[in-house]
Amino acid sequence: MGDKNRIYKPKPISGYAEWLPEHRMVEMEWMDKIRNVFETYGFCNIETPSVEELDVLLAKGETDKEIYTLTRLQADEDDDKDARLGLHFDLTVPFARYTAQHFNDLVFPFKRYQIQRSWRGERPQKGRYREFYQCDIDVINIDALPLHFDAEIPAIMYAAYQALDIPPVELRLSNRKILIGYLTALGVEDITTATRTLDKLDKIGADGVIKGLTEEAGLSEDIAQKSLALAEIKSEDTGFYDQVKSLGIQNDLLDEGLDELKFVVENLSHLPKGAIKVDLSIVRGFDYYTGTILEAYLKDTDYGAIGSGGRYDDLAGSYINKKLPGIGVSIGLTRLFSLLIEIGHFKEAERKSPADILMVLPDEAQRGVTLETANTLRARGYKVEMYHAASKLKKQLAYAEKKAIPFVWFPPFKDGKPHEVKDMNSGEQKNADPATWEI
RNA sequence: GCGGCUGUAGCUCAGGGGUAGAGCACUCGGUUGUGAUCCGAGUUGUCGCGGGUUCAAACCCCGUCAGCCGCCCCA
Repeated sequence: MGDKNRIYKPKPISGYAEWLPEHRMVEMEWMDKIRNVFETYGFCNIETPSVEELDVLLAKGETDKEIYTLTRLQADEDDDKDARLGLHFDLTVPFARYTAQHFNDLVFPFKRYQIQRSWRGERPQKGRYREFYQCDIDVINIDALPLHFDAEIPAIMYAAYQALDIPPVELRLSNRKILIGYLTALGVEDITTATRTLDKLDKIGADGVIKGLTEEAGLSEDIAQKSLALAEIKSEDTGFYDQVKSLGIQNDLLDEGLDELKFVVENLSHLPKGAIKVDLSIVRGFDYYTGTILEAYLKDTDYGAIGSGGRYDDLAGSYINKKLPGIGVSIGLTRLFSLLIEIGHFKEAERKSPADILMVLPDEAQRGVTLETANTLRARGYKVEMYHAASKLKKQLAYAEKKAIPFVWFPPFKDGKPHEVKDMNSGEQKNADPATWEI
């Protein structure tokens, strides 16, 4: 690298994606649309630092979470300050810390959204990165958070997906109290392993689950079958309620979860048919969830979740001596976006420039008029790119074509002649006045 | 972090121990003010990177990096 005559051939860094301009343009549009939906519901934005103290990140006892730590290259032996910092792995934990820290200055229920990158040191794969954008929306309240939010937040999430031009999305809902209460009633001891196994139902099938429950979670064949029976319950409405009841297991936590989930489903009935599905096998996501949980999927694909979230009753309680229950979801923007690039979803309307108009430079002598024309159009709100040299028109048009700029503007070739504008899609060209022309 | 598969021109890929190919793309031209079609001409690679074996390596071996798949974990 120090050798001037040698080039250092750039190569991708595993798990760190970057897009071409045409894709980045769409990504930014998406962020705007999602932001707009969030604000429509009155949520405000905050941005927190990329780093948090490791004590904050690890407060919920999540062992390592593949957290990246931050150190100086030339850190002194006794300089352990930076070593205590780590890049955040999600936006919910920083949000909880923020809420606790600024407790006295915030209005509750505190509703906020954050669109930032997160980092996880996992093995990259399709749709899975080490650095990725999340669009996170949460609400936290003091002491108690009304259950209505458990319906509002998923509704907002769904609206955000709907604002994007993407294939149909399905929200899968459950409540952690159901599975935990049920397994407790069955006398299951290693609930973590059992729920982890049940969560894989979609992936490994009923046989795989039974095998995992008996071999790894240590359940008897009978208990394993009963556990599976619950996890297999799915419904598009409140039908799950009676199905669970008919299994004949009595447990207070279970009942609480059932009532909550029923309430949530009822309060989401305004969503389009097929938008939500109760799926009692889902449990995953981070450990801090305590009630409602949900995952978003692209329908008819086998891609992983493109968003998820849930209710957490005592996350912020790790940072302040108060009870601050919250609920929130996160849209996995980078994952969703990269999957759609992969399937060629953006092929059509791609532009490689935000410009609406390419301003032709017919002749060096016309540069003044050309510039003036461009500025007139810009003042009227159009995005105008100037062609940089008085090259052959063939070249200038080919440039517009390559960047998919929809209009090409021809200033007068000679004084007194009219302006002309060409629609590159139709090929139609006509006279135009920069002061009045409309797309 | 563990295991597996893959890596040849900008893209999709063929080749397979003796000094690198196709299609598409790209560049230029087909005269005077016009792209996407057509015609003509042309350019393109340290065969991911580093090392080893060999008279000779893109091809064999080792390592490494990257992508993908599975696990783990999760957006």
